[in-house]
Amino acid sequence: MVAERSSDDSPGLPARPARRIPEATVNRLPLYLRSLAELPDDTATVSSERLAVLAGVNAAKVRKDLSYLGSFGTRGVGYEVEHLRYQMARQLGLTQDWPVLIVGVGDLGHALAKYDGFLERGFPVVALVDADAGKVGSVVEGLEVHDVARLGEIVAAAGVTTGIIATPAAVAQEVADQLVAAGVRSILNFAPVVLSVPPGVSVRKVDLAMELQILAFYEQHRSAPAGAGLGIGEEG
Amino acid sequence: MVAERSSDDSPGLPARPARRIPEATVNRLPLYLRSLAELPDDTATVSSERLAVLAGVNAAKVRKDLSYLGSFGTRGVGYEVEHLRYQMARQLGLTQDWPVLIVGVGDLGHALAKYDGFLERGFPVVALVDADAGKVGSVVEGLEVHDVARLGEIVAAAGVTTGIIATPAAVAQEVADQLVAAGVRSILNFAPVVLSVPPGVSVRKVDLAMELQILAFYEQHRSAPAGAGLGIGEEG
DNA sequence: CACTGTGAAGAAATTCACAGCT
DNA sequence: AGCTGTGAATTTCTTCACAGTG
Repeated sequence: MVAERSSDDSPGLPARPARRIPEATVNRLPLYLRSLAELPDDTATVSSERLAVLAGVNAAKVRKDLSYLGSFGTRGVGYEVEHLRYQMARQLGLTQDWPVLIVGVGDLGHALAKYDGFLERGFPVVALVDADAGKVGSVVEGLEVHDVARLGEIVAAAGVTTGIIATPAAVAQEVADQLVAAGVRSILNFAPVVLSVPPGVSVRKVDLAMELQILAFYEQHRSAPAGAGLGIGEEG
Repeated sequence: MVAERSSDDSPGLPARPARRIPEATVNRLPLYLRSLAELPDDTATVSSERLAVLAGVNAAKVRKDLSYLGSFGTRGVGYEVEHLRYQMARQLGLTQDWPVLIVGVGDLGHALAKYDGFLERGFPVVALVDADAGKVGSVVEGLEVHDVARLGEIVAAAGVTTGIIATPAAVAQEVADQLVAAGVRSILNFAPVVLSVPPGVSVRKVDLAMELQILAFYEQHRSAPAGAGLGIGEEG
């Protein structure tokens, strides 16, 4: 993570013996992809140095990271932008859309439902559910809010692959259990609790207050600021 | 994960705070603090093992992390909850409030302004600014929305220490520059761009689509899930 | 006995530095 | 000459394992 350093665990099941991509690298791939989008439209090739500046990281790190995807740079020239974009999108599984379900249509859920960035980057929000009977039946961003009790059937019907939990902390684990039972294997959790899920299910968390607390630490310890010089890299 | 840091070694500060706390540890302190809050009210002491389960990490890591704060556990017993809470809050600078300014009152800014978790954890949102003349003057959550042009005076008047950027990506760097010029040293950035800031200013970022892309990677590579077994740790 | 605190081992991530290709 | 790709060195983080203590 942001910092949060991300996941742990999973020493087993290599299964892709070829080239396992280190977790730290995986966390940065979306950053590189985003950085490519900042290049002028007519840019044909990009050097590791230039990409590094855009991504706010070290050039050697860019080269090492990209080398895990295969060797497709040209020495003396750089990386062909289109090819690089394609390879990264392929690795990240972005050649297809991943339909998203948002659980909890409070203020945050609302904001997330409206966020264009999800669709733009391949994650269409296809369904909303909430436990509040007062919200069920209302329409948000063109989507009807369904009762969370119907979560299972909705996941199946809409082909949901990814669940976003934007509920109060108290019910987040319960919701996670329901998502897992419905077959969802990717969860983005905004509730400030640690979720427990079975092996094979991925969880990433975003805890807003936690981010501020980390900033407060550095604010207080004024001699060793995080991210000095450039924006931080937050582990990607 | 994580934040880059430039060399410090800044002399002049009285008494080196004993041990420098590693960045990975700093990133977990808020997690532990949150975990303590999940204990029953009458809990007097907690073991590293119990805290580890709550935080979703390894017990050795908990002990090592806490040891950087000083040695105040009791062998054979555990850590006194109140003391632990105090020490962590002290290290994180949470014995005081850190007034927050939100820049950009779109859907996300709105949701953030309403989020109770900030105030509860010591980060009162004291001001809102936006560049849209149509929004300036409106009242959100009891706070008037001011023109971003007045950012400097507002930061000074309200004692803002921390800025949250919830603007479109295109203006985020400009906003960051204004925040820095106004004296803000801690920035939480929701815009999907890498911010460049001078040394001494900390930036943390939250990129929602990026999180989904990371999940998509593991979804696609079904054999090496992130955070299998338990929720992932930030971290990062 | 139960649990902390920590050296030491191990693993992962980062960075260096340069050989090798275009 | 310019830039990639990568072994090797370095640093950081994690985990082990156990001595030490209430």
